[in-house]
Amino acid sequence: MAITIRDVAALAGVSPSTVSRTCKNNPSISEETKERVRAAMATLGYEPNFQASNLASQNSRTIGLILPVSERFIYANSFFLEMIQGINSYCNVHQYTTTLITGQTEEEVLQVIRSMVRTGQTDSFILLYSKQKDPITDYLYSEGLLFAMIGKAYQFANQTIYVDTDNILAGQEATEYLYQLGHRRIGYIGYEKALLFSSDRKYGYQLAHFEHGLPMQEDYSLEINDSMKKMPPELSDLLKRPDRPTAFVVTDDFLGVSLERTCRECGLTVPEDLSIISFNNSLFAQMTSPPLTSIDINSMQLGAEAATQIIHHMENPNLASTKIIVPHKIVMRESCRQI
Amino acid sequence: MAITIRDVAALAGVSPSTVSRTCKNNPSISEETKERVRAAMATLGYEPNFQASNLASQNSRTIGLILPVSERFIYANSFFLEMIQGINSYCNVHQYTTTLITGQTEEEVLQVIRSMVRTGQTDSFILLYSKQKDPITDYLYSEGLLFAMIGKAYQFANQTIYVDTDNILAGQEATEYLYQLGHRRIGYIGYEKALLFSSDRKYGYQLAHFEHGLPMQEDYSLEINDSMKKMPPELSDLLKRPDRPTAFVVTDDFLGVSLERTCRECGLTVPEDLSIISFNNSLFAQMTSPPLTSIDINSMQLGAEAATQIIHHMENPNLASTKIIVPHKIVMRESCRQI
DNA sequence: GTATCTCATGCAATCGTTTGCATTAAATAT
DNA sequence: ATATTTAATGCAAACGATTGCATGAGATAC
Repeated sequence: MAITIRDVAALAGVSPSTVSRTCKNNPSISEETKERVRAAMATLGYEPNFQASNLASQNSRTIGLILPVSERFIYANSFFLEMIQGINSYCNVHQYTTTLITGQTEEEVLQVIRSMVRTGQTDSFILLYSKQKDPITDYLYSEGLLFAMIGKAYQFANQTIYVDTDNILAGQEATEYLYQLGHRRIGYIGYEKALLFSSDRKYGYQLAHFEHGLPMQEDYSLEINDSMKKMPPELSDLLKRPDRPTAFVVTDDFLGVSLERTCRECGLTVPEDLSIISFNNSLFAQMTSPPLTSIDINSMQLGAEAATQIIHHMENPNLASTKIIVPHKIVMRESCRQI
Repeated sequence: MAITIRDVAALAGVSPSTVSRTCKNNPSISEETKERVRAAMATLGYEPNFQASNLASQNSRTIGLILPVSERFIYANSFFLEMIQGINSYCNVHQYTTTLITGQTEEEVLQVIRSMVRTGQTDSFILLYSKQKDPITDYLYSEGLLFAMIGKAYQFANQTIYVDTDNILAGQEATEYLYQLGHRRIGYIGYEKALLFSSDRKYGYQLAHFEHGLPMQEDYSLEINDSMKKMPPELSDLLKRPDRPTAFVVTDDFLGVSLERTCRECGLTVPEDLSIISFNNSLFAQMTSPPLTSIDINSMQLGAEAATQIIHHMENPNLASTKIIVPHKIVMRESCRQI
């Protein structure tokens, strides 16, 4: 059996309550006794029992990390693991733990969340994605659970804690970058509108056009959905037109790589015939050829901020819901050229 | 406050102990009362408090998942998330939870593990990698902690629960596949020997050569280490030689993509000038061009088996340590050709 | 009809903390 | 010197389960 608070109390010659208060650094314990207790803790190597402590204080120092239910390929974006790294690095220091919530279906995920709440296993969550009309998000809202979202809140923004990239700005900057290189026919490839990071980036792309008085060609912009394994035929058609775009803004590296491949199949070379700028700056961007210019969204920091926020809110209830924007930056590689 | 065992007991007209025993399906409770209790649980929506239950029964139904400390790129392999999916799918059903252990340094990870054990937060682990001379593995062994390893045990194999791919066989089959296509000069690219999956695959590669009486050229095989950002210059040199390999076995898709890129830089095309077969069948393999023939190692199942094993061992102490081999299969794409 | 044995259930202690309240001693006020 | 406040600590009751042991009611044996 591990050593308990009573062992420490006995060694220090105080009562268990004094030990407990010392751990919490309660001001009503004198500095001398605290020192004595700390010494005892140190010699015994005491750490309070997690379960007992949580039971007595009616909380769980555990944050549930909710991953999206989705096709394989969403997962391939390494930023989930990076965000988790960021979250954990903060939690490790502050004595919180994280528990991963995944499932093959939304129903399974909901099931797990419900059970975790009922059993008191977790009392707050970080949603690692944001998506419109998501039953899981709806559930969190409707139950009034405490959670932070990585991504943009699409409803109740004022009552939601969220950490996000300024995707509109990022989309605008990406487009602006191409514009500065002389491109005037610029296309966009993204995901379904429900994925806010993607629609925001597209909105930024449109803003940039508007700002420069550039006409927007509706058919320059494509939407890929979750179930498509590859680029749709419209893209090849578009690339074969004489008035094809000379550059593309693409909502993630994954699509960037896909686009490069499509180009190759259509006999176009990057960046000579087509420039590409994408987002996330994942390994994909570095590895492919030519390596992609990509906007780094700082996944680790996104995670760390989310952890900071949620812990802050757990420890200070009825704090106003904050919104945090993590800066991004463009990482230039070889997929864009001056025209 | 959530509903407790007493509420259920009151409604069913029994004592709390009876409710508890009903949950555990204890045979000494009659079927009729069990039914009555179950009905009460259902109407109240009762689920036992996780912390209280664990405290009383002196366990934690929590498995710590230990991720490798490593350079970004190891993470990019989506199989970590896939393994986690597999682990969770089993845990979800069996009322276990998983907690993620990550850190920027080995010291941080050790710290977290130590603390989790001391505080009784976790009593078993799944190590999501295997590596020689790993301080974390050593710690788990030395403390006699219960853990399962995904990958091959490099010591105490008989006392270790592990789940692995038969990497030797996989390496052999990959090489054999190229041999059958007519290749006779086959190279190998892998990681440092400490990473057993890589050295096993290489061993399989050597076995295949031996079997066919093919000479092994020492300089056909390259070792990439964790910190290299790209392929070493030796590779380009090798590719320019007249007696260069006509095919490569490459230890993961990541390196496969790198190799494709190097080829392009050297003016070689895949598969016309060089065939490539790699491992893991990650998204990389599908996305790159040409898409890579790759050996799928079934990451989800690896995870699920590991979870099964560790839970089985927790519930049946002093069971012998099992070793599980999960089958792999080759997925043919466009990176290999008949010679 | 009493003794013995099952079977099903309840009692109460326990797991290791936390925390409101009581207690004591010392310090200050009168 | 007594009354009152303050500071530091301990007592004991939670928190919500689990589980060894006792108990009581039937069933079986003699």
